[in-house]
Amino acid sequence: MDGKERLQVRRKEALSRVMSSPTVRTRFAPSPTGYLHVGGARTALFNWLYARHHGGAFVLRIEDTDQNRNIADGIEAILNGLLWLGMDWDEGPGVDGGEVGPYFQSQRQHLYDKHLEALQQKGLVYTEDNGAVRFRSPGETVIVDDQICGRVEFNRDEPDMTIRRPDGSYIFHFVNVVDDLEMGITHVIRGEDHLSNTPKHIELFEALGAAPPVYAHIPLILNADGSKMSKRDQGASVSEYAEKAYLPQAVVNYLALLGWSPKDDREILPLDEIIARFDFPGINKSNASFDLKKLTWLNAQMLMALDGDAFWQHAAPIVEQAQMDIAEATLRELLPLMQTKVSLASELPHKLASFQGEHCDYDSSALAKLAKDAESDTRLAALQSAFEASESWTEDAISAAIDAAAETLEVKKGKLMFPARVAASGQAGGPDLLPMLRLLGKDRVLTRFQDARKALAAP
RNA sequence: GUCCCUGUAGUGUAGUGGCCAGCACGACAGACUUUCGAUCUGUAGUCGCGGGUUCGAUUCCCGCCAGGGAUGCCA
Repeated sequence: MDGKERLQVRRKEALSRVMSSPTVRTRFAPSPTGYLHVGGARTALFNWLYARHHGGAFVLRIEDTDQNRNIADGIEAILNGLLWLGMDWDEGPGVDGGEVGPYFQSQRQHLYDKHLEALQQKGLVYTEDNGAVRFRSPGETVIVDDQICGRVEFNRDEPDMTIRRPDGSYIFHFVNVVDDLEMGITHVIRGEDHLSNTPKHIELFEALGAAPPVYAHIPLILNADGSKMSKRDQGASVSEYAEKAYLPQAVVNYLALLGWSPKDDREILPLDEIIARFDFPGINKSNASFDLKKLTWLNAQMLMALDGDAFWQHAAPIVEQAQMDIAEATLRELLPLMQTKVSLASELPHKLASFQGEHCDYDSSALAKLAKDAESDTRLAALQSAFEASESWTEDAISAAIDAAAETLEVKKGKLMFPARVAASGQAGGPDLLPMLRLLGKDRVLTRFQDARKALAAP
């Protein structure tokens, strides 16, 4: 089956899903706090995946009712985060149309007023002396039939919840329910921290004369030490991953695997396959710790899987931004050599530093390794004269020169490779030796050999 | 305090009333007569604890413990 056929089969599958569940509507409803949190991104992703899997709609709604918490440009950071990860929304900010807008809570006051009035007429709310409005809880046991947590019973003996403040602004529970109702949200997929709020929401839906949506509460993401991941924590913001040049597809893949499993042993999955396989039964119930090392490994895998062009397009701008003194022609040869040597493209400027300038800095531990071997200077001297004697500077010529030096010294050429690398680049690691030496050029290599021998001679 | 959710190696997960509990990351060790966080091979490490039910439990039930969440005129 070729790509085109597979695409057609997928389209067919998607279509049949649409037919079986024509009305799936999910939403992501962030507050504009100024950045997209990885937990929020994961919640958004699960909603997006569920909608895409079922051929439904993914709605983006901005919960900006609490003016104190909103910071300037907070919305943009969230939208950028979602877009960077590749999540598009069918309705919401920046999208034309949508039958159930506006998509900012700050613009939906009239709807909240309308539903409050309905509750007042039914006598389901009461106003306190100071003007706050409370919802009269029926006080009956509420059953949440959660798609992930199962059937959960709640006894309702808490105080009646406030739904409107004395200043006329509305409380989260109320606006959230009114919006989900008005927007025709069919599936609410959100963090498990909301499970205990759900009976309140169900009561409100019923009071408003509507059937509640299907609920699916997903496990939370914790820090490596098991504590709840919050704003201050390293790696909590999606923008950090963009800045460090993680591939968005790596982040999405990793996030999808946090709490969801395709149930086979595969871990690196293309997005369309994640969409095809994503569903509630694959989601587990226990909280998960965020493992940066595994994400980085995933990124390295995907970096290696990129074809040459894609890798260049990803990596070249990063090197360019570092304003390195490396000719483009050299870079064109160099970058492909580095594709399997880095986990993140953002490591490249540092890794390529030794390709700049006549001289280079010597990594102290690499140098120390050379210094430990009494033969190092002899070997470097032999290499030096072999290189000097070499008329051309092709990889074959360089290889022949190394062979010659090895023969003179009566050692295996392997003994010469590491000293040559350190002397020429100052580093213990890097691209393959022969192309590295070739790209550095004969003169520069010889200069650095002298530098290295001097450094070794120094106490 | 009360209520709710969860508990498979350090981490993410698979799985079953009964073959050596599978995979991946990480760690460690070797190999690749060149480096390497790449690749290959190998090693160590797990069913939270205690009771039951059962011929037999990681799997079912109860208790405990631990972690997380909710109990706001935050979202």
